[in-house]
Amino acid sequence: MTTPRLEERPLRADAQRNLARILDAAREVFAEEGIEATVAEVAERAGVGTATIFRRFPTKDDLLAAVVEQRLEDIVQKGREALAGKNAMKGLDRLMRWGIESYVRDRCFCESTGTAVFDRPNLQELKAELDAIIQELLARAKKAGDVRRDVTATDISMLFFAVASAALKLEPAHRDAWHRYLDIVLDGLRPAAARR
Amino acid sequence: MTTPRLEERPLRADAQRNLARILDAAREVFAEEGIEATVAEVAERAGVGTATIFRRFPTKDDLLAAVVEQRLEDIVQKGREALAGKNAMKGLDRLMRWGIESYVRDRCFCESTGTAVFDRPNLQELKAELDAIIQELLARAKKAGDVRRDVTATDISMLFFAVASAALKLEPAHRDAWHRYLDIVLDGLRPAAARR
Amino acid sequence: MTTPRLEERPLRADAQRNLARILDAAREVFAEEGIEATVAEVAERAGVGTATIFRRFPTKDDLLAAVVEQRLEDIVQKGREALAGKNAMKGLDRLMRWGIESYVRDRCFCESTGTAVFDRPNLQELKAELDAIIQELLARAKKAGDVRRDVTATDISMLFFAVASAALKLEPAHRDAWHRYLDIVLDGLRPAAARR
Amino acid sequence: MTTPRLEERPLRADAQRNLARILDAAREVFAEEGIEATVAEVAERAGVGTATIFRRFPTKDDLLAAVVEQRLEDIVQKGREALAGKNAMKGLDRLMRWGIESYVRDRCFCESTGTAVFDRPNLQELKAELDAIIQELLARAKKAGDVRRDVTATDISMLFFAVASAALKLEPAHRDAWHRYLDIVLDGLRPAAARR
DNA sequence: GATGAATGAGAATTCATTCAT
DNA sequence: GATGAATGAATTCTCATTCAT
Repeated sequence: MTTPRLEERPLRADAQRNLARILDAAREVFAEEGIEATVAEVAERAGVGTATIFRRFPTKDDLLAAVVEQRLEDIVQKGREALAGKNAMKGLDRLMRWGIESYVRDRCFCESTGTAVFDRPNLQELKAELDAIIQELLARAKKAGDVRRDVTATDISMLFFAVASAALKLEPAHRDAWHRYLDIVLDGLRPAAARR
Repeated sequence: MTTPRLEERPLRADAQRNLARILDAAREVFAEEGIEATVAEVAERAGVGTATIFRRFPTKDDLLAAVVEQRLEDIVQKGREALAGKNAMKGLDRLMRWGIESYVRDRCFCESTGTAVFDRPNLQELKAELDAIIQELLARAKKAGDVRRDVTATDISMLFFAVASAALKLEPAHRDAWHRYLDIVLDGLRPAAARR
Repeated sequence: MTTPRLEERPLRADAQRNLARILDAAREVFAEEGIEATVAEVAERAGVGTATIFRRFPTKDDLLAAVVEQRLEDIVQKGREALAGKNAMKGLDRLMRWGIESYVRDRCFCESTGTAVFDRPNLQELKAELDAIIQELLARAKKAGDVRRDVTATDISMLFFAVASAALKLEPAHRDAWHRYLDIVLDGLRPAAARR
Repeated sequence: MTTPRLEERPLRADAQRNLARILDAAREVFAEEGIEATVAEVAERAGVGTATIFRRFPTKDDLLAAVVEQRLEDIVQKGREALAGKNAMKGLDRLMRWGIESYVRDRCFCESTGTAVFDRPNLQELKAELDAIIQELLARAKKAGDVRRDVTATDISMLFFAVASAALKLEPAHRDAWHRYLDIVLDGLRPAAARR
């Protein structure tokens, strides 16, 4: 006897496929054009009518939120993996790099920060979990003497955001130059004694 | 009957005044509402008709470009002043702080980066001049031993942009927290020997 | 192989049950929300898919007509009962009050009057039967000296409609004030000699 | 030195003409099709683009309100004239007939009652003035012994609405039959002694 | 020259109805 | 037979830009 995993009955196979196509298309379109992209563009890329999208996502913001949520979930997942590792500083480093990477590949992720979309409970929850993860990593890194005592989790978020924003502006030709900037920033967080 | 050189014919006094009012209004409106602000809003604040704006600025982007250009000019001007000073590192520091300040106070300045507006020759020229100024300041700072040898002018621009972006997200609760981030970044640019 | 007469083939038991549930749901939903209610709402309340509704009722108007028809049938039934009574005037009185009551409780009944829905043969037939009943009651009431000679069945319908419309506006603060208005109207139909 | 009559400067001649055309078209279209009529229909009838309508009337409801307001103003005007006359009962009679007349000619007037449109201050004010007028006429009519003491202004409104609604349903062929119904109703309001 | 009126080209969203499973 | 997914055709509203005065 198998119990279905979802509260609601699973979607029909074709609907499931369409939903996936819509989400894929949305991810691509929003990534490329930012949150100003139209639902019609997403629909065209997905090969469905706009009404089909509105059936699953009552408003454009709902669609956008779904895309952003997935991005955030991915990062949180990476965060959990970082927590499982031994070296907190290394974990923080990797988490930030991975996050910036996905930030750079997705315009809407950046543009949606600070909009109403981000106020949704789902996203706030994920954000809270990510904050908690950073807090924990930071505490461990401090204990290991890898990070200055006065650095806060908010600082990390902000510096993450800072480097990510700069990375976004870099010409595609120099897309990876941001690693050096993150180096500088992370280096600046170490206790003076631990500077390389 | 000779055709006057259109570009250079001096504007009538009232037209001159209108142009100034339009630019002032545009600066304010775009600063407050970002590039999504409508031309009608600008016209209302300027106390002129929309058509008057379109007479001077054939498209909305032209108007936006004029505003951004002025912001950039201000920064370039600050850069020239920095060049005139003795301490290059100090000049660089001030220039960046001043720039971030104006960035934070003007939504459209940030939002227009990376859009077609920024590709205009005028802006590219100013950008080039700013780059040259930074280059020079950087060279002097290196000579003075205040900056690592491997730091480039692009690095400065990017780090400027990085901290500015973060600063934008901080508003308005922790207005000035970005100064700490810039401290970290600038500190990271010093040669190891010169670290505080 | 003979083709069964489509109209009369008895429905399968489950189909029969579904049909009843659809009609019940439609009655409730249209009563509460008026003719603007969506088919999807009816489907949800009935616990069936929208396609199931469209199988039985090719268009939304068909569904609406079925609901209105039933309301009208109920009134006609009341009319038949009135015919069976001895006092025609009293029967007319009761019939009108009963009709207004159901009018007030069902937004769609009112809203559909005067639309294409009401032109359907089924409804026209019922309307004709109701007219005939009123005609008969009226004739008897006149004979009994309870109604003026010049009053027509159409007058009754119209006055019914008049009071019902006003009653609809009264809701819900002064629910039952319409009884007074009907009193006035009915009193106005009596011969001068018979006035209270 | 002439003072302009309006707060805002008067519209340009062509705009004035267009505004009039829009209002005329709206009056016609809403009268014929009710409040469900689309702005596009009004625009087409007026010979302008829909955007032109939305420039003057930010929402469809604003347009509708303008139409209804004018209808109501006309009635209030008639009410003022009735107040100026000597015979209050006659004035009330005329006012009601005149109101029903315009009601019958305009579907939207009826349909908008009880919607959000009617909650607008402008309309509420007019409604209040009309109520006051009716109150005054009623008081005078009572004093003259033409109306029963227990009749209220609300009763008048409701009975007005009742007959008007019925009138609306009458076939165009019998469009004037409602006068008889109003006769019945008004007769019902007289003291028994004064019945004709 | 200046003005504000007019508009075409969208944008999000809705819903009766058809179709694939 | 039943279902819910898909959609085309509307509908309200917006805004940069052009035009008549």
